[in-house]
Amino acid sequence: MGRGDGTGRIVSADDADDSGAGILHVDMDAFYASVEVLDDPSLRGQPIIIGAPDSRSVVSSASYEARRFGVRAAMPVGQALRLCPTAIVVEPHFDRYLALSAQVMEIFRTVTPLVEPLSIDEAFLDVRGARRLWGSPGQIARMLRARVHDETGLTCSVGAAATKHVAKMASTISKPDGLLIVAERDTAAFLAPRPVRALWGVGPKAAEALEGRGVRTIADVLDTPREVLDRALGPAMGDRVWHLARGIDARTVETTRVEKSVGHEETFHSDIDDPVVLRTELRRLADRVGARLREHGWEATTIALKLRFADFTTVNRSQTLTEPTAVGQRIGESAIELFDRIDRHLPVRLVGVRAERLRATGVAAATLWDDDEDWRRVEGALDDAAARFGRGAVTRATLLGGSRGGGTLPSHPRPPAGDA
DNA sequence: TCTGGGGTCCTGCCACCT
DNA sequence: TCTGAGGTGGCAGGACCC
Repeated sequence: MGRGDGTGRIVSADDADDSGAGILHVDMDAFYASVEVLDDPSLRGQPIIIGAPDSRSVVSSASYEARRFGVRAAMPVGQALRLCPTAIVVEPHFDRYLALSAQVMEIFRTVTPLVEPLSIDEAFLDVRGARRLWGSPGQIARMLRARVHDETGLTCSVGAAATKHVAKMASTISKPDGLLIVAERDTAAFLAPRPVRALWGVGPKAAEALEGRGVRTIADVLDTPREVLDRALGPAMGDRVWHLARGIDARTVETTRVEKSVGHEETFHSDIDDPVVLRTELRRLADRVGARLREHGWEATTIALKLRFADFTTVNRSQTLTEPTAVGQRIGESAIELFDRIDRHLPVRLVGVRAERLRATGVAAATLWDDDEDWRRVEGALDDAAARFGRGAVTRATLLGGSRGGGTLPSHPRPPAGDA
């Protein structure tokens, strides 16, 4: 299976048994921070915090040098700097991270088409069908780590196992810059001593509920009657934990992902009381949400509003529209209706607008302005849509004002679940 | 210490329909 | 006409993940 190398991580020996370990989880090491070091070598070896130098921002990522001081992602930047006063705060460069992420994912796809990007810096790969071409899972994992390093200059950690859940746990334990292989037959022994918190979906609350019943490790879960798990966690989570603790995880590597909602939210630099300002902000967020819907060729049936007050209490309100929409103005009206119904006892810290229950429009959408060039682009988009979906599918164009800077004409709208 | 932003999923409650 | 059971959908809140 694996052994410690003195750094706290556990990695596999070169001759480790990799039988049945055909699912890989690849996780880039301190991705944002590593990209910044790549682009500015003078940062190498320094404690780095990626985040806005703003009193209300939090840490997006931190170099391992900063983590040694206790700096963690999602920690307020101010707190991080108290823990590590010498840390260098670097503002994030998301476009650059996205570009490198795409490059890494492409490397994965040269090995297997079964790649499931999980986030910008990690992915699952199913390499069970790649043995004849590239070798055993262990050999493939080593090759991938070498290629990612050679072609991007970045390091990654890889977990190899029979299931996604165990592969992910293995990559976490092997970090940084490690490889841990858990052969199928070693799964139970690998899982047993780990804390319940290591199970996917078990966060602080669920861990507390389990530990309150004396369930501290995965081995303890095995000894716990199913009804006790259900009572502690609810039936859905109880079921999941019961299965994961036994190494049972039927999830396959999915190459397509279906978005269920899109939204934007923003925390103000200082709390805002003025309803006029808040409504303006809601309209702005609604326009951004509408633009994203149109970019993908989607409409939303439900609009949700999120408000967080100065005392951090948060309320969510949503309403279902009579007609699905991708129009920023309509989304904004709905958000403002919801906003006006809320009893606002305190200044507002954050507002958010989210579009839910998405469906495909079946037509390439465009943002229109009132000049000829844009009309030509829209006509081109409609012709394009008709060619793809058939003339009958082109029922309408989404005509919108404002939001100059949008206007992209997506070439392949990807429909959300159940629609096409 | 003082908590971002983008999401998914689950649960409980309520209204409505059959 | 009234009542109850069961299914379903809308809504609110919360936990969790990266």
